[in-house]
Amino acid sequence: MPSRGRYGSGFGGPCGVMPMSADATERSYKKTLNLPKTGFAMKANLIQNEPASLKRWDKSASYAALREKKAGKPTFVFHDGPPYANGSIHLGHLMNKCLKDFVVRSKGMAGFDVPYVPGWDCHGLPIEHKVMQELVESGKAKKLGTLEPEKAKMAIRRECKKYAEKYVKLQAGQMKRLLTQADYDDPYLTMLPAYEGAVLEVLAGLVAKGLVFRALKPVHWSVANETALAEAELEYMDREDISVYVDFEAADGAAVCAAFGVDPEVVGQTPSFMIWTTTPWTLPANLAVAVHEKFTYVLARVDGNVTVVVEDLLESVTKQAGSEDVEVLARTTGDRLVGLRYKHPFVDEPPKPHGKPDADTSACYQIVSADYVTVEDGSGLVHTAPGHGVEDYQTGLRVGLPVYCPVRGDGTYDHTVPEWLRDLSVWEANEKVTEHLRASGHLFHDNTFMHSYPHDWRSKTPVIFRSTEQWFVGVDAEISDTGETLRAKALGFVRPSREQALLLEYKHHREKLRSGAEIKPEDPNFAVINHDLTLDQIDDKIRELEERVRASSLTFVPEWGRNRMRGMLESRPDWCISRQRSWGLPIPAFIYGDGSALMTEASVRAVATLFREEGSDAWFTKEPAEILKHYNPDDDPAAPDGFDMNLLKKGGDILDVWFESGSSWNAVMRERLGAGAFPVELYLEGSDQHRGWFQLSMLPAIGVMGRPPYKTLLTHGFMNDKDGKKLSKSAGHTIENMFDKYGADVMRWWVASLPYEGDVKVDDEFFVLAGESYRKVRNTIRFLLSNLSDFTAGEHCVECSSIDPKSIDAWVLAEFDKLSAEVQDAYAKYNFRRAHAAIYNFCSDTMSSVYLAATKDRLYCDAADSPRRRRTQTVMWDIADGLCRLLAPIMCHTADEAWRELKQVDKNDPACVHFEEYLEPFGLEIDAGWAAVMAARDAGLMAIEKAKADGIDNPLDAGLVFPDPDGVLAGFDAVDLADLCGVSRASVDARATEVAVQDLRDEPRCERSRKRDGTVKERSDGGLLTDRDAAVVGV
RNA sequence: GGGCCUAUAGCUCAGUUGGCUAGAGCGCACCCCUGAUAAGGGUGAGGUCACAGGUUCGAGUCCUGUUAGGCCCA
Repeated sequence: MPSRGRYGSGFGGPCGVMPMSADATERSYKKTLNLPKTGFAMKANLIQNEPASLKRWDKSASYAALREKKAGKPTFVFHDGPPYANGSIHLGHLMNKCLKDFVVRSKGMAGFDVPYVPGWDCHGLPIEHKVMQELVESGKAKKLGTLEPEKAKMAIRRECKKYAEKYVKLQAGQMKRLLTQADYDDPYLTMLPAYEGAVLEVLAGLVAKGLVFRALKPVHWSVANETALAEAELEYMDREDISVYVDFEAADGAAVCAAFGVDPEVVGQTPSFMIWTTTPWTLPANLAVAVHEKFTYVLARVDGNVTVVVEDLLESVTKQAGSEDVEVLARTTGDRLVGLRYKHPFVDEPPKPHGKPDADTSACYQIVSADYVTVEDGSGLVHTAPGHGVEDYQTGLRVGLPVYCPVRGDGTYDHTVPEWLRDLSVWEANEKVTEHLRASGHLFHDNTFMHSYPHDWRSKTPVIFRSTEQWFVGVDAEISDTGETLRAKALGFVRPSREQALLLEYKHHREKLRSGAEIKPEDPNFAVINHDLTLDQIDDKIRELEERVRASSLTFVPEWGRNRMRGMLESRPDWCISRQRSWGLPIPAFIYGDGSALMTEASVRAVATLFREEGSDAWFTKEPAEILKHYNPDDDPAAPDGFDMNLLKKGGDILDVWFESGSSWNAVMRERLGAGAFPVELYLEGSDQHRGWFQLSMLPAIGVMGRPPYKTLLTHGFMNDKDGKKLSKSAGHTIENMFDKYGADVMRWWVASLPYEGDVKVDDEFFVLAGESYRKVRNTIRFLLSNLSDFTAGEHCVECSSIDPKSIDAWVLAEFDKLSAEVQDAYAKYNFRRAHAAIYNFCSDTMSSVYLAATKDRLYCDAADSPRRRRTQTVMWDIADGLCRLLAPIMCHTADEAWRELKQVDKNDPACVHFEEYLEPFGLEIDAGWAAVMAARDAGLMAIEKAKADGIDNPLDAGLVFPDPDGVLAGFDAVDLADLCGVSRASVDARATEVAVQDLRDEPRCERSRKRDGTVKERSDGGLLTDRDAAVVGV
């Protein structure tokens, strides 16, 4: 009778002491096993190995090589939005670039040729500002000040170009290190000559459609240098100014009393509106007074004068002025005041802006509402001069005021002002206006005070707000050849189409039909859908509708992007495309002596041609006649009569950088890939781009081409910290730090797991977790590879069709087919999270805990060449192959590393998983009983767990008897059933109702396979072995 | 202040025109294995679905409001 010591479960001895003999015996059989072996390391070592992959790809699987390999496949055109060439890439770029790469690579795997050109936004203020700072710090700025303006501009531009180039290089390196696939050898840069030319061609197209015009807008203006300044060129310094409180007499005193609900008799005089300003010189240009609709205003008698002030400031105002007698007569809210009229204290008639004798001035001199009115200081009634303030200007646009700016470039008044101010400088005017108001009795109070005021950084002189001519793209202007406006057309593409609604109905209907649910007449879809249609007909209908939806409307991922875009399009003002800067693409406008401008389609195209040849620097280094060398006014029907090249002066504005990036569909996609690349399939950017690149690409494209440049817009959210709060820039999440810690595949794996359609939380810890789940996937693949070390695909493969539909191998192939379909579908819908989860669960569940656990015994213990083992190896080989391909878009390094290991690719062989495509489905019909088998497995595992209470700790000490009333399980291999539960044997019992656990602890255990399968007995070598193991060992 | 969005287990997330006892992974606890070993397997505990109302036979899901957070504007 064998003792428990020899036959018991491994560690049966007291205090875990193991009989040495047993250990030695087992070790002797170990050599006869087919144990796993692989060169695919458990430790990924991504920090070292990813750069090696990059190097190899650069050599043999470069962007160019990929294009060659994919030549002839259908193309999927996806267009990169240009990040700004400034600083290192950060977490936002990380997500954006990874998502884009998932698209590029998954479409490649799906059999598309995916040309993908990365780009950078190179012009613009942030770079110019940074460069200016550096110039100031290095002392070079002073020297610049002594140069002619155009020479100084060129010097600045040269520095800016160097700066942009530096950061393009830096960022490109970081993006490559993220293992993203793109044409990094030939990216698009908005500062390259060909790009600049192509942008101007878009501008020419808009000019041709009558969408570009000039209009007035207030900007910071340096009187000393007679130039517009940008924020970055301002220096704030203390300055003493006059602050005045002025009473504007109401035009209709009775109306004011009515608004306050008081009897005019009680008031006894015409009330005034008290405004406050620190720039009395802008008072000649006053056209309105703004109040806040929600604030409470009082009608007060102050030392005998009746005036209107916001309630919260009455005390401070009267205290400042030293008023002795203050009496509140009535209160009302701001909205009641809106529309009341007043008399300008020293201008009789609303003035007409310079050169606009027909301007509509009917809205002038009344109370308007504005949100920016505060009770911080002043009187709660804001003096509004649309020609001298941005907010005033916007209010003016809203309520229909003209943009009146009576100040000339040299800071003196023109002749539209009252005679006593004409030709006076605005600085002198401050005092003059104050004295005039004092004399006329309109001045309630004045005092001088110090405040921080913007100065021209170069001349150190105070700047003023002055409206100047700016260039606009008219959103509400009619497109000349269709008569529609840009806004209307854009909205047409954004609004959901009727087909879209119908499509949804059909899809729901199809689901109902498929699920066999009853369709009731009260169902909202009942009325819409023809119920005689078969499923096939409905599929056809859905395909047809999808086609129509795609043609008529944009696709938004996620769908809420549509609303967001619509809201922004509905509310956006005309697009001001001019900037008064150096670092950018000049607006190719020429100004005549009378202030009018030349910018026709032909003249713009001519400059575009020149820029293509020489770059936009030519604008600053050449004379107008040279710049227009490709222009022939005789061929230009839009050229003005009596055109004379010699009268032209170059305009000084550059284009808004958004116009440049917004023209990339022309400058990159059409330019490089031809007409077929318009519109492209997809733009993919952060949600801030609904107002930015998405919209500002759409408007020019609609203007020129009649439709948006993309078919689908994919939006992702922003990165927040782990509490959902905005990431602070100082948090140190630089990409460099992260590359030292995690490796790109781990970061990519993490990005793939994100619900990117909303904002995303990020924390160091999440990358650690992603690393752990990465390892799970890696180890699963490693286990597959390690059991294939003695398997040569061509030699040992088993025919797929020979696999028994009841075998566990058939089951797992079918599971893989399901996974593959799921992952491909998820990729196609840009749902990378679903792909991620499906792959992970397949590795962890289907593979690791079910299939691999179950097949371990046959892999290790069967004869190396046994059909059963070779069959399992065949399946494992195929799954490893397929899994690498599914994983390749996300873990592009690891997938390639594993795939090359699987194929035993030579070091110098260019073979690369990224050249490949997804596997075709295996298409095995598996037995319908598998559902019952897996249910039995669950029940079996549960039963084993319960049996632990009886001391059966090791499942191999147990056998299982499954109830099988329908005889379903009986047809399956009992060894498969046992292995699926990790027990020594399994059987079925048609009469049983629940799983029974057999205690096998008293039966002998195989010293080789550790099973107690009932065939174990002492063999010729003295070892206890099962029949199978004895045969393999040959005893 | 306006537009759009988000809120489900300790953590990260699923939850499909409203319908079984709200699911998964990680983590945690207990156990097995020691022939995937800086691995592998089993079982289990964990939720007032942000809050307050409403519609409905029925709400995580639809409506209104509140709170907290994000993006874009003002």
